[in-house]
Amino acid sequence: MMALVDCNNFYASCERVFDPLLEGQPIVVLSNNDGCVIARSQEAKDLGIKMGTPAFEIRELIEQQGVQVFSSNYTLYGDMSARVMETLRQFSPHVEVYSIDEAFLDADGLPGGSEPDALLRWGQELRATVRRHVGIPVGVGIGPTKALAKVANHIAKKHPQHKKVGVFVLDGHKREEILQNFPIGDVWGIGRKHAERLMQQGASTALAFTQLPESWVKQHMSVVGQRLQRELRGQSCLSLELVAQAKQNICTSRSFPDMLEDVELIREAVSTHASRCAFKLRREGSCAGALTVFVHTNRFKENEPQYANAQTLLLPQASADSRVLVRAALRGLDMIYKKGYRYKKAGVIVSKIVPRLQVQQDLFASSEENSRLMKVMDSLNSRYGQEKVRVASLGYAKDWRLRREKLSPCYTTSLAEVLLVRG
DNA sequence: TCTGGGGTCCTAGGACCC
DNA sequence: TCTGGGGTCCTAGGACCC
Repeated sequence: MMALVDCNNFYASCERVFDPLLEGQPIVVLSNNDGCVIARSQEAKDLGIKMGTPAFEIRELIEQQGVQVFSSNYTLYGDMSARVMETLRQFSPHVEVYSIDEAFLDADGLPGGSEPDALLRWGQELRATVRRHVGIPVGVGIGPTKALAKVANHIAKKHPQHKKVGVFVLDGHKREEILQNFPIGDVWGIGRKHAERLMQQGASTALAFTQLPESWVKQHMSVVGQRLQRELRGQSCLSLELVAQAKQNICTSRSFPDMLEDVELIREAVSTHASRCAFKLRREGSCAGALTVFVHTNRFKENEPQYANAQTLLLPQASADSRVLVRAALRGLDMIYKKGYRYKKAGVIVSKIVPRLQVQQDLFASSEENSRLMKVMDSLNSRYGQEKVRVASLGYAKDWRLRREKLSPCYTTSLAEVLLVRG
């Protein structure tokens, strides 16, 4: 058996942990530059606020209903996530961190046994402990496969009868009955396109999907659909991934709060994105063999001239050195930047990623690599703050940096911002 | 006025090899 | 008119996830 633990309304719940007055209030958390709604408390969902809605479209509703608004604070959410995951490790020796707010746990061989009742108690204990230790409410779904654990989790969070308990165990006997009432569009791995297609085929429930001929599923949904079909039938095809794999691509990109024409500012932004990609590579112990830089104008401004382009450069030798990647990114930018457009977004993607210790040396390249310098830089920055020591071209201009007007403090990661309790 | 930022996997088809 | 058989590698594009 496998358990899926999923934090409820994670970002909104993180904000709530540090301000009890927010209990019972509608909360939304906005994307970078305070653009779109990316998280909502239950109360905000009940007001009909949809995921991805631009903030300006619901300005009135926010005022009328007293919705509490936050800029996203990934430093806070990342740290809270780590605390949740740490707590989960007390409940199972095998934990796969699936996303910032979700984890799969091996629920076999638990001390209490694998009977449905025992699993239910285990789930409740887990849920209460996370709540007590970290302050975050979670839902727990338990089933024979990952896909069925996802179904169970959905029921634990949405079903009126099970919501209060917050834990649902989907054991073999109940499988068909539950899948019969489970809409196909809510199934993990079925997106909008496949949901439409399946409805046309008459498969509007998860159960009906499991009953379609495998050949049809293979033809229209590839082996991915086939695996999902088997998972829902109770045959495990997706195992726990206990060790996070090194990434194959790493991307750092941002929209600008306002549109930008000045190439110097865009160069600062691109330098910063490249340098952050380099940092992410070093943190993983990887190097990148190629780098792509891209820019585009604002696609929502239909009456303005539009331009989008990207340039990929192969590096002579795979690298995670900020200076090397920044230089490559600026060279790429020079190749695609066109004067006269107002740019909205720029980004850098690194690819052809290899482990640091497997980098193919270049016989003819003069090695500019100096990993010791990068190590010193990283340790200084971890002590004194992000980018205190940096490549000069990252600059200091404020114009292109994020707009975050409703940012909460970094309660758990910055001594200066620790919550003050008055006696 | 204002519209996010990351990722993965799979397949088909082209270019190439012997 | 007829035109082999077996591979690999790479990329773009689609679909999905959080």
